[in-house]
Amino acid sequence: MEAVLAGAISAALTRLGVDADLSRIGLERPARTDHGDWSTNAALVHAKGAGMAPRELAQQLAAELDGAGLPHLERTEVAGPGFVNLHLAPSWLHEVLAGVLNQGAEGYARHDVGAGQTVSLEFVSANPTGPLHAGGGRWGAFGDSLARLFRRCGYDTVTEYYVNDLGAQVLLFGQSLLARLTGEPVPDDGYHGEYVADWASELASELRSRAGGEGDPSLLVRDAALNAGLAPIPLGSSVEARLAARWGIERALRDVRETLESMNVSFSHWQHESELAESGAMDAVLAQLRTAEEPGAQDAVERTPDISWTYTDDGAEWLRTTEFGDDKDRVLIRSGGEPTYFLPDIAYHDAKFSAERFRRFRRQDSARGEVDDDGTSGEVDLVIDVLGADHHGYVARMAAAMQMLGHPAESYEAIVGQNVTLMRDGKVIKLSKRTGTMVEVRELVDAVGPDVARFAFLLQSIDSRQTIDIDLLSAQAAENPVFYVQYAHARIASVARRAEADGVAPVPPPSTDLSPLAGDRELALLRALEVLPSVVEIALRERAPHKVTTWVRDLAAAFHGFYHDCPILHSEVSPEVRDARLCLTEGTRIGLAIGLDLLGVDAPEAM
RNA sequence: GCGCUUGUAGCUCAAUUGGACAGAGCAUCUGACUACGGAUCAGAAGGUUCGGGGUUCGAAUCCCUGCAAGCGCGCCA
Repeated sequence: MEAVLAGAISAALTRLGVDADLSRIGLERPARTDHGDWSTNAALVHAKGAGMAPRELAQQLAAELDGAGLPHLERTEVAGPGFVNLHLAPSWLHEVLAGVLNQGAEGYARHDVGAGQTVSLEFVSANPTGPLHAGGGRWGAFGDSLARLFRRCGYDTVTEYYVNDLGAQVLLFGQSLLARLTGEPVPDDGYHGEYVADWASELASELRSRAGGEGDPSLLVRDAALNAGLAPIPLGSSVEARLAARWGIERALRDVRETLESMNVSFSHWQHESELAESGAMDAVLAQLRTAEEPGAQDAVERTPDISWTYTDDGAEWLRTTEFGDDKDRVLIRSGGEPTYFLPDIAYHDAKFSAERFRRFRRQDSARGEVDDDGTSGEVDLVIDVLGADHHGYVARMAAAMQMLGHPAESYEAIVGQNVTLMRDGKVIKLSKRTGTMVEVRELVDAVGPDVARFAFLLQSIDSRQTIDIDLLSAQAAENPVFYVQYAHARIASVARRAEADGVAPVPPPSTDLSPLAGDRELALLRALEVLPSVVEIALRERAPHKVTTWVRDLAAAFHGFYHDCPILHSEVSPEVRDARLCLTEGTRIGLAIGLDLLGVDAPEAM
């Protein structure tokens, strides 16, 4: 419909002798229904160029449209400063509903804008040194829903979690675990949380049972370490600490994975930094960066052939990230010869562009039946990082490095979200490694359930800071908006069961005539249903899954209003009206199912 | 100090990216069907969109400026 109207407007302008500037013409659904079903500002935009008063041009445009014989168009009107409002007959909404029913939850609001394009999405990637905290929950919900939006819009999509298992933090974590195990003091800058002690005793009992019973944990850990062959973990510390670290990483990852899965968040691939290091990817990338003549050198940047993207200063090797707009150049290799965090991360991001690697993960997803594998070629088109605000200073340098390696500027994108705080009973719990006081996502999920938790994370824009009070959320659990939406779905399921029992299950059009759907509540519900495709498109374009949350609440509200005022199966309702309403009900169920699926929230048959 | 993000009803947040009278939920007050599920519906009240300038047919949205908050500004990750 939108395309038909846009074409008609542009044609009408041409007939009026106006140079139509399509990019500036807005065609939108007005907020107020008395402003029509669609509205355009075309006359306002073009009045100056046409040398006419806006309202005068609007009058002529309206007359042209009236005479154009557009389907469903009932009347036009000029309003306000020069808007042209288009009032359509309900039949256009009936057509929309017929489409919804025919396409079903699989097909409705599905786009092909991304067909043939590949997207890699990385999110959460919290250090594997403890349970998942607030940010992890938010980025998990956000990233996973964004991936679902990409898939619904036709993009080939892979999701990744980066496991940073080599750095100094991991070593400290191992040392902290070891200290708890042996009863020595935890290092000052180590991990002091309760969970470290808990996990240490888990490790101890694991070692004991492996040793066949009793034993001094500190001696056992030494034996285990010596037998474990820990060479691949170059941490530069005692073998015991390294063993503890390796065990601890897996323990933490298991915890993180469980928590995320409980929120319906999963990943195509968990990329360990250590595996990347062993593959030699770091060396290859470094060699490439040292040669400025790789195709990565952008035309826009003037360079002489003998200059490298790196240089040495103060004994360290630097990357010229300022060439691509960074504040300062960044160290790749410390003067001591050790790489910084930056270098392996560059190697990782470069690897994410690999089509082979991408396809490998896609095949794994397909094997799990999550997505189809239709094959891809060339580089991955878009690599996205979802980052917390505390990492925003990092994106300029990564964007620079990617361009140096030949990846177009627009193929790397960082989405920066504001931080989240989980609170307990109105008190902010400062996330602190030192004191170990914090609130875990697991605690949130345990307290309110996965749907409430996930919905809460997706309730607002990623740009706004978020505080979630576990106690407040628990106390208000019954009033939570997610139940309002789920209730609508359950109600519909209940109606369907009843209709089935009565032997009046709905038959989709054309067998059923939808024209009885003409009341205010029915039309409002149809209108809400109609906008879903554009909501999906906008939510993806703006990287804003919360728009789906807002929409699904709107749809539920429209349904509850309809349900309240419009009896469906009551005996006094005529069969024609009953059947049409059953169709509307089923269409609404489809819309709710799509929305809730995008949000990763359950759509229950009963509550 | 510089940079990024943000500032909207008492509270938590939306607002089709420049559109028409700024909308929801919670909290407060008042009502509703002997009911296809009341976890619902209707209504009331609540606003100088942080302040001040500017741009234009039109600004919560764009520009300038001031104020306030979060984050960042390491040869840490």
